[in-house]
Amino acid sequence: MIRNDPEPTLNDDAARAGWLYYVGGLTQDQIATELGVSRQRAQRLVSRAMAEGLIHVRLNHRIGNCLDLETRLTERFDLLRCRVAPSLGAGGDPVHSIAPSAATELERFLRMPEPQVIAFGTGRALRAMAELFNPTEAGHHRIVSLIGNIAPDGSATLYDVIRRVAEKLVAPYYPMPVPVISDTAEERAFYHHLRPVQAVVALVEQADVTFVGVGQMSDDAPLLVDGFVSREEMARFQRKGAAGEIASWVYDDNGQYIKSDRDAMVGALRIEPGRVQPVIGVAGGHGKTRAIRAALLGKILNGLVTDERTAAEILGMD
Amino acid sequence: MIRNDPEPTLNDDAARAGWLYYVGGLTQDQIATELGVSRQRAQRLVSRAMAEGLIHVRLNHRIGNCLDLETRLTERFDLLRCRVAPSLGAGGDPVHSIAPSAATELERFLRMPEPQVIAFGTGRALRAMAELFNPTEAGHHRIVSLIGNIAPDGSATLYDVIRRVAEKLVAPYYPMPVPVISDTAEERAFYHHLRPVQAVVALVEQADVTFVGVGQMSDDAPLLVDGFVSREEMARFQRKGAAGEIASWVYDDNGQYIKSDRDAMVGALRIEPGRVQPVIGVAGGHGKTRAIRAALLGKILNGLVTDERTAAEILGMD
DNA sequence: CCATTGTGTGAGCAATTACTCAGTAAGCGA
DNA sequence: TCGCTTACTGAGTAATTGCTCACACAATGG
Repeated sequence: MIRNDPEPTLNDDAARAGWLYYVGGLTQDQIATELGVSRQRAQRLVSRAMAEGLIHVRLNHRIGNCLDLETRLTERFDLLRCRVAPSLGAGGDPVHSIAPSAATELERFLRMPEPQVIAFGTGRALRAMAELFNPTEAGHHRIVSLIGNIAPDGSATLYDVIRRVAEKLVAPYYPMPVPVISDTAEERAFYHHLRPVQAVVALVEQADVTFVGVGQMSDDAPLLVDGFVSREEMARFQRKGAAGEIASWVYDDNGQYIKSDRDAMVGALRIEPGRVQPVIGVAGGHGKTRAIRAALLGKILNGLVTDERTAAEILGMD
Repeated sequence: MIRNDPEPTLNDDAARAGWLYYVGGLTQDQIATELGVSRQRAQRLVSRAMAEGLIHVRLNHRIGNCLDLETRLTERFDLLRCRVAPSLGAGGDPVHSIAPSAATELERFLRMPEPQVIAFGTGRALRAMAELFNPTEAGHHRIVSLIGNIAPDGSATLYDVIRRVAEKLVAPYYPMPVPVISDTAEERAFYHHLRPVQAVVALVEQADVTFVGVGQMSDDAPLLVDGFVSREEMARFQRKGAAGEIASWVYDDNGQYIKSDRDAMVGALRIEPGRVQPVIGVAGGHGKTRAIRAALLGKILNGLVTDERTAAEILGMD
């Protein structure tokens, strides 16, 4: 993606203003002088830089408490990777605090010189991570999706985590060209016998690292909200003790997958427990603690990026 | 390493406060409440987080790299002004990317309410800048040339950077009415004793800012192409280690001017190293990195407008 | 062609932040 | 224990920032 904007303006100025403000420590008045604009405009540029996500803020200090929680989570659940981000204030959305840490975690893998196959599930936190991470030259990796990219209405743009990541990296990416959820078992079987689909499946199975979101199975479940399960199915799952869901595969409080008629229609690939490569859950928030803990117990996940409060709650459930 | 600090460290609090402030967007009052400290303390924690480098701010934008290069060039060569423009695509002429930034830089000085004396050398990038800059009401400044405006064929229109600038500004301008290069030392001396010439020389010496191009001394040197040095002279310069040329004065890799019989014939004024007023080089391109770097090292220039790629090459030469 | 909508701008003001200062407690050597 | 230094604190205040408003200008549509 080579940009040839003849005019060196727009977000460029915003980025420059933001840089001068946050990195250079100039006052907005000074920036205004520097860029030759009014103070108000400088203010707007700075705030735009923030709003557009041009400015990234990262914490370069492991807060003792978070470090402690990481250690305890790692030991308790035998994790390969664990990141606990400080929570924001009481009303703060945990996604905001988790996403930068998740981005840092992703960058760890992107920096590796050996080509990696990186698989992604879906979810709000994952999406935010995709926006935030800092793209390095990483065209040698391959980006692959766990999730079908054909939404019930036929569109393919609903879950564009991998597209966003691949776009920023200029790396090859492999969406899963199947319906998120098929209408019949035959339809799913048909898709999964297609050669290109099988190629993607093979890639996912050899993925060097997998990033997934974790969904709760309460009445505000993402699966329900997005219309991928009906209210009746949801109730049935809940009666069977559903605790959470990863890539739309539902499991109970011990992290054992729950069998269902729906299994034969699900387009997403199921992550089998006990993988040796990292499978990193990116999720947090009060409603998700049960789902996350169950996935950790069942070894569906062997890595976690979450926030302080959620981490504490997970550990507090023992 | 198990940490047993029951008390959060000072820096822990600072990191947390900084996190809440920059990532969470809380106000310092809210942070104070959150952490249970006074507002003033919250403020101190936030500022400490910055001072200690606990918080990292990065720019997620093309020009982030440029700003970074600007900082590094400024520190490395102790510059007063530095502008690094984003390079255009692979095949792009660096002049196209440099000229707009140079124009912006020029405008900075034109905007000053106090009358400025602005001196110009010559060069392609400078010429492009003259076309691009946005003329403001700036008739109070004076525009003066470093370079003789009498070409070998007697015409006076060859180097019209200053005419173009002055015309757009409706400002008084002072060309240097001497030959670019005289045939004999006597001829040059004659011209330079004329009162009007001395007036221009005096103006140049008090110039508040000087914009110059930078010429390489390889076989495609502008000096050679334009016929201001012969092929033999060029070869002699090259044997003496010529790295570049500014206003047709040739210097070596340390930015020390190289003595030559030609000195007594050169009509242009020589910029002496270590001027306190800004002397801004406007140049870029692979062939010019050596020339630019040498001029920076020798303090002939204390300002630079260049493009991303050239900036990186200059820094990469250390 | 004119009205309308919406995007952007500068001014003014309220909220927020940074700084200075004087007071106080803690550490430390005599 | 006293006196000294050092570091930290809160209060007050100056500086900076963010927000709202009214207006200007350009694009859109009748």
